Amino acid sequence: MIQEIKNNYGHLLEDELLEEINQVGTFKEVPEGFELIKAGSYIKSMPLIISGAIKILREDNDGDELLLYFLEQGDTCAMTLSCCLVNQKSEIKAIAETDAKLIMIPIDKMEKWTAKYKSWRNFVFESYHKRLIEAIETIDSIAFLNMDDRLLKYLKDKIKVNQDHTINNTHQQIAYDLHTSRVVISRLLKKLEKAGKVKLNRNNIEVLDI
Amino acid sequence: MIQEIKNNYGHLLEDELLEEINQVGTFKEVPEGFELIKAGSYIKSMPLIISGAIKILREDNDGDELLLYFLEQGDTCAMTLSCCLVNQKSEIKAIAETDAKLIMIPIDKMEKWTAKYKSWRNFVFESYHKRLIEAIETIDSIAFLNMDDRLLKYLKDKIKVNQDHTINNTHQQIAYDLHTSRVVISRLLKKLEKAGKVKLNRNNIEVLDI
DNA sequence: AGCCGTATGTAACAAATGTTACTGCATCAC
DNA sequence: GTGATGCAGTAACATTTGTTACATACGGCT
Repeated sequence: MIQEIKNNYGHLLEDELLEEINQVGTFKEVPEGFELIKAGSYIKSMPLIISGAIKILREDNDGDELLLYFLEQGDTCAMTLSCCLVNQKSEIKAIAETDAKLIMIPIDKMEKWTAKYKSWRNFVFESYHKRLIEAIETIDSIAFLNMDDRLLKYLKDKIKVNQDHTINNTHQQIAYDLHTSRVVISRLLKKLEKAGKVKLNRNNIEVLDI
Repeated sequence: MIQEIKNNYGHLLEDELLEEINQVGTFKEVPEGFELIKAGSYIKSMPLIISGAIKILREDNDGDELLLYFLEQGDTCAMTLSCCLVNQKSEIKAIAETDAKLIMIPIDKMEKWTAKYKSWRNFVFESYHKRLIEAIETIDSIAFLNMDDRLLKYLKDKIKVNQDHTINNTHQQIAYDLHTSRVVISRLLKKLEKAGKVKLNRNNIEVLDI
């Protein structure tokens, strides 16, 4: 495990801390689609992402969903962090977007490490900052963009985190992420296809030029 | 100043830290409408709010605005925190919602205090947590609610932070905060008036029952 | 009172998004 | 092959929100 930690977090965290992570962390490998966090559940450990991507969703009382953002290699989950610290229920849902490798850190280390390691404090603050920015960018999208631009942005993000220009999703799945209906997504995708930006197949979308 | 600090933060922060705040902080009193942070500007100090309320807005490239949330007594600005730490431009705009009293802390204290004081770390983490939750609640509103419910929520928040059931705003100002048009707000307010929930006057709205 | 600037009311229309319903097509199990 | 199932295409329509245009009302000022 130690080598993977070093590769991903070596430039961020000091050696002594990497060693501690190696000792107390648990390596975890999850398949695409695995539900890492259920909305409303309590969280007992926080993930450091080694590879793959995690998508973070907001879920309302009626079970409606909305994609907030993706986490990638080198990221951690700010919501988990803060839930650990204030011991609250999770407000979000986390699903493995791709097969992913994680290291799970028991939450009781959090307070110790923030006191002891400057690099850990910086890492945690930076994580919060990034998530806050991403949340605000999500607000931007919903508030300021029309659905066609939101869809474009979604496709862009998707090919980035999956590192693949083919998106293996049904229109319905995309509709859930953007909190709209399947018909709307089909309509807009068709428009994009006519504009030569994507090619539509069954269960997948090839992004040609965005 | 020391007394006001103690009254507002005494239960949160340890005495030694309160004393430091007293020494390095600058007391600042701003009138309603004062622009504390311009979008795109760099931030040199962080505010602790003693009294009053601050509204935090997102502003896009075209100058369109959207209310993110209000800060109140005992709060601090998480965006300022994180901008200080990563030395980035502000992504937001802050306006005094009411007359307000603040203590401004030079940013170079941040790193020292997070290392030195456990209570400060907790305060900072809690602030981040609250802001992230509020940002996500804003996302909820925009994504899951129709404009009439968003308006209701807005009026509720407004009477809470102002501690006054009369809202002294024009329809146009409300429209800016919710990123819609004046006509839409007038229309919906009229509907609320017919439902007996508000009473409309020139330049102000009495909230009767929400 | 008469005037002016601003705020509000309202109608009519436009655009974006959501909904329902139905079609055809591919795939899979049998 | 047949039937079942799930996905995508599309039309027709409903609803929500945004836009334009104009009328009216209010408050302060002279």
